[in-house]
Amino acid sequence: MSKQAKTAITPTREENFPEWYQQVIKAADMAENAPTRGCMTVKPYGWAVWENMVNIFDGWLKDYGVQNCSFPMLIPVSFLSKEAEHVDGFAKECAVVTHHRLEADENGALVPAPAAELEEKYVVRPTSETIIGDAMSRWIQSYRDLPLKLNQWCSVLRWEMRTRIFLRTGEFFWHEGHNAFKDHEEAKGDCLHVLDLYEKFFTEYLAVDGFKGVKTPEERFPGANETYCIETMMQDGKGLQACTTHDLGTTFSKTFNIKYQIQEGGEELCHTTSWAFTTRMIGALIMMHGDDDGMVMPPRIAPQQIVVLPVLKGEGDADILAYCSDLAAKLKAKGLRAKVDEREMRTPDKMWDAIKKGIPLRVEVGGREMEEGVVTHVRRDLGRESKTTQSLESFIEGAQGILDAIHEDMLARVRRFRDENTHEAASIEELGAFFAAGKTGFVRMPVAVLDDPALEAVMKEHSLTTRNMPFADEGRSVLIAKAY
RNA sequence: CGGGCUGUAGCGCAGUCUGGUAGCGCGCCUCGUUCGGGACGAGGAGGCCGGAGGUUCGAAUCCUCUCAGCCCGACCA
Repeated sequence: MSKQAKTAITPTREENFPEWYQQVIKAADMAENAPTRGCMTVKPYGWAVWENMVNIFDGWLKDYGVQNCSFPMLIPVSFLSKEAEHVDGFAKECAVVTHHRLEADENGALVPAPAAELEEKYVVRPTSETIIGDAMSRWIQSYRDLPLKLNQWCSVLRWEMRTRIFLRTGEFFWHEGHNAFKDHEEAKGDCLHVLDLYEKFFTEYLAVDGFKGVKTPEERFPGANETYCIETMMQDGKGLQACTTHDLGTTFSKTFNIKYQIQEGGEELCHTTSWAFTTRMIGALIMMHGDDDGMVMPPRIAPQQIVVLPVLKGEGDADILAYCSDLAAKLKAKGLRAKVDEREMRTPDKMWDAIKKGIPLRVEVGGREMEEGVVTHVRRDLGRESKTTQSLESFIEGAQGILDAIHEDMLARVRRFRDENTHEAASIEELGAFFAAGKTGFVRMPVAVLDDPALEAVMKEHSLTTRNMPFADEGRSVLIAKAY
């Protein structure tokens, strides 16, 4: 018997969900806390997940006519201060660049040189509506310049009080799209279209689904007329906003003078939008798919989809390794991300490594398989119960199908969990009673509850927030939950 | 930014109350036996105890000041 715990991760999700989350990240070697306050270092395995997300979604944006570009990381403070509502939202979490030179003080410590203080201070971008709005005002002259669709992949900085790797860090990575249109109808259409792209991306690549809907006025992005989002549910029942699109109306057009000439000769304000998803999505993947043995990667964005594990005994190892390499090469030829684990480690340790990293499909090849021309494989999402032996040829033909099946099952599991943990409440009393009883999940209520002055106290008591008003309910209901 | 807690080896901790120059587990390195859901034995490397002052013959330990992190709130993708 093993001295090891029954699960690869301690504590388990049930024992301590936040600690389990941290341990999964460590066990999968995805990221760690950086020496810089509140910031994370994303390690190769974690970054590979992000890269896959970027590569897929970037292509979709280009298909939609979005052009990539790059705006400065430093934004003049004066830009930020132009839009009052926007300032209210971000000013309190901005890092400010005030000097352009360091020098040694009397103790030899490097300090900002007093003589090098900047006349114009800069904030490290918390988001780029202002500096892009400024550019748009110069780039857009006529209706012929519209729509203008811009995007940048970059990182932003928000000085958060409490940080957690991937979920909330000082610096995080995202893409931010900023589009300009001639009227509100087009702008709203843009918001809804991009939201559909996000939904497609989530369901088809991340095996994630949630509630598509619109934010309540209190939860809107600072400066937006309307904020749309997809709210997802973590395994502890808490909500997580997975992406957003903002209908900014003419807020930033007015502030930054983004106007175009119409055919008839007059001038009109542009209607702008902005939208994003972030590295937070990796945290969502962990909390939606992970289990007590660690990460479970959705196959279509998994950095490695298949690990080929040679079971070596000393004799005939070279033949087994050759057999494995041949298998991996054939899988790669099929477009699959497969790799032989040739590291000098004990086989069981390699297995647990693959399990903790969440590699979707593990293939074991030993002397038995080689002699019989077969392979043995195990699905990460189902565990050893799914262990199957089949001929080499049929496996190579069917591998893509197995990965697709894993994806579909993971998505179905996520949807079932979401549905089973979404409850109805008709009154504020019911809402309070639900959370007072220690239950978890989302609570769906009639929207009229938002006008009830008694709601706030109950929400505060249980640390609840309104997540969104789901499109599926056509504005009749609002989802309330604890959230990340 | 309030309230609480913690900084000692890569990680997790003991030692601090009752000062005497640092220890345990895991991990890491070497050798052997092992290897299909976490092996075992024997050796070995690794720490100016968060930082700066102070008290003392002597400080991880006592005092002062700092810095950082964690948890609980308020704010947030």
